[in-house]
Amino acid sequence: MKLKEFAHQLGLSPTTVSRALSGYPEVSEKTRQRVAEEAVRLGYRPNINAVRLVTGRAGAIGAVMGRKGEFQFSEFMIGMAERLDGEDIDILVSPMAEQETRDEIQIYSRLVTSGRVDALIVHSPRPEDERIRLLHKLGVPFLVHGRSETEVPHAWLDIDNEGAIRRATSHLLDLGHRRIAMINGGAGYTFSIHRDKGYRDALEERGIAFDPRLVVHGHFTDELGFRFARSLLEQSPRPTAFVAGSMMTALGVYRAVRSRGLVVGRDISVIAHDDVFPYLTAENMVPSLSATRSSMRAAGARAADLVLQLLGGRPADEIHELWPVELILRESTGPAPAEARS
Amino acid sequence: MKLKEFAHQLGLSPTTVSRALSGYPEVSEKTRQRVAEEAVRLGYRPNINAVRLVTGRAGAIGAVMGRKGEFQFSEFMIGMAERLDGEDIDILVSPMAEQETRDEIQIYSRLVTSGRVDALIVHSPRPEDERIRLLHKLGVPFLVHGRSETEVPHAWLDIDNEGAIRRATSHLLDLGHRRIAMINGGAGYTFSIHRDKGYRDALEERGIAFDPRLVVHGHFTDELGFRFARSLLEQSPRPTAFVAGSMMTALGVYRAVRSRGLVVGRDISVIAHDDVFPYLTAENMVPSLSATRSSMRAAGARAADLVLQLLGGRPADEIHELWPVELILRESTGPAPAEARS
DNA sequence: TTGAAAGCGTTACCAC
DNA sequence: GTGGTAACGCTTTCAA
Repeated sequence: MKLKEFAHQLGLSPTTVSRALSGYPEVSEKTRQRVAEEAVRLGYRPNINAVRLVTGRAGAIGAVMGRKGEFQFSEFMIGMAERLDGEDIDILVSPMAEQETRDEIQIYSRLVTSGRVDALIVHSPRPEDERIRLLHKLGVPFLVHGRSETEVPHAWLDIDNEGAIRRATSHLLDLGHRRIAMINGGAGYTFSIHRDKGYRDALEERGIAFDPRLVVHGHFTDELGFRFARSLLEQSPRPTAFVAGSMMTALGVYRAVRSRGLVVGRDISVIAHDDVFPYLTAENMVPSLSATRSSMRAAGARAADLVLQLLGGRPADEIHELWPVELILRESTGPAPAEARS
Repeated sequence: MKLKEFAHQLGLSPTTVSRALSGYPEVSEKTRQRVAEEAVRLGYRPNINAVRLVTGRAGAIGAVMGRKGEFQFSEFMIGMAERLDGEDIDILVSPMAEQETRDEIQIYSRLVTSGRVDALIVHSPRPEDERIRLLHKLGVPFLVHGRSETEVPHAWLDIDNEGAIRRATSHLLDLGHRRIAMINGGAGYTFSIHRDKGYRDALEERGIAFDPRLVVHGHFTDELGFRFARSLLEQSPRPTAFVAGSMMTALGVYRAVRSRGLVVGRDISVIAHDDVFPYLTAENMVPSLSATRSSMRAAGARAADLVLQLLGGRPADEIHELWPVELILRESTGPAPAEARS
């Protein structure tokens, strides 16, 4: 059913009906009421593409999913959905296929210049990020989830990775650990750099020398967690504690520790970063996992909220939000074994 | 840049440019060539919403994400993206927020009647599924990922859950296990029902009585895997083997087994269903996990392919695809302990 | 092979 | 408070 036909059935003009449905103030309350009821009864809904054409709005926020299919992504999206529910704004997901023909920049460029999205969310930025530069140039509103040093003004939302890892590392140092390994995220991402910094600063505060052999970078998978941890545990003297970049990494670390006949929480302490997943919880691991925690879902909800503000005209360089991260101590952390103390 | 302006710069009419870009046969090869080059050079891209309005196509496939944010969902989406890459079709994700105001049916209804999507994918169907009935009634193409007995004709793609679990259970029976517990998915979903059937059939083949206390249903989380397994292990005689519905469930089961001082693969055998995740692999678990395996990503790619066929006019009731499932034996399965054999 | 013009279904600007 | 009407940017007959 089209507007014209629907309006005709009501004995009103398309104009009035359109206004009634869009909640314009000038239409009388009784008319609005009637139009709303009849729309439901007759099943009329505006054609979204006509609306988009005439208003110039795409009615969608774009999110480009990483090539690796990060498991955090869906949590973030659910968060966005919670906030977007009832806003009549869709989430357009452009996952980059693993063997993509187009490169990342092209995907962003196409999304924007063809008018598919009103705004974009940029994940896992780097200090110098071409995507940010591009989106700024294109003049489309966007929010960076994470931080970047790219010189153009941009809105961002990030968690305090540096502070989180600093505290985690400090805590391990408090417990007497001196050789603390860190399995960080992929090299080059700002969040990895921040975590590296948090780690090094904690060491420095105690005057402990930084040993580059103790820090490794890679994707957040159980496989890498396992392999890195195995190999780190072969060092002599071996590390007595691990800082793991993700829950999946922690799973791998737990396995590696066990496979060496060691016990997590006694021989080896572990702290991981937990994005809070409904299907995998730090609390339930055995032993329960000490973690720096920040809800990815909450970040998604807030990100959607901030994008809405951006769309509402709030200046991008006014939106800079840094979230503190909780440190939750559980059973996986304990005093360093006496023989390892310095 | 708009078509009119772009065409003007080329000294051509909008008509010709449009045809050249859309690959119509009547335009001369040299003109097409030139238009294509200039489009890239000047950065012209058709406004997608105008195209959509005039063609009546939405240029998007909808996928409604489950309320729980299932971790399988992103893998499926990446698969879709792989197939859709270069097709100029977007994936529109409507995650249902946890405390949703609208119900599921309304989400589907809105997606379709407002013209946001050309086709939809329905996940986790039930034998009687109102969504399927609705989409059929609305006349929109859709593909069911999973199976349903809903009487309207519909395209579907599913894996052989029943056969997979039958084989898994049979294998455990071959190993001498007699008390085999199954931690299945949520009750009511067709895939859970099929898995239940595969399990019961395997028992029946050997003339072993079905004990309802050994089968439980719930979401695929490590927490439920752990809690169910803990509680099942308290039975006397206790089960000597587990069939776990997902990798996350298996993680919980492993923990529960260990927490009882038992050893997976020796005291307790475990087989899980593995959707193949890049970040969590059955092979790397300790002990490595025997699994029924089917790639969720491949399913997503094929699903996108089938939807494209649907959009191309292939009749829905011609599209019924049932995928076999591999059974991969690793270290988590072994002979039943002698004292437990009957 | 190319071009002019009529829509596609809505919103929003002006009148009334 | 309500109703005409001109866009929105493109595709697609119909003519040339």
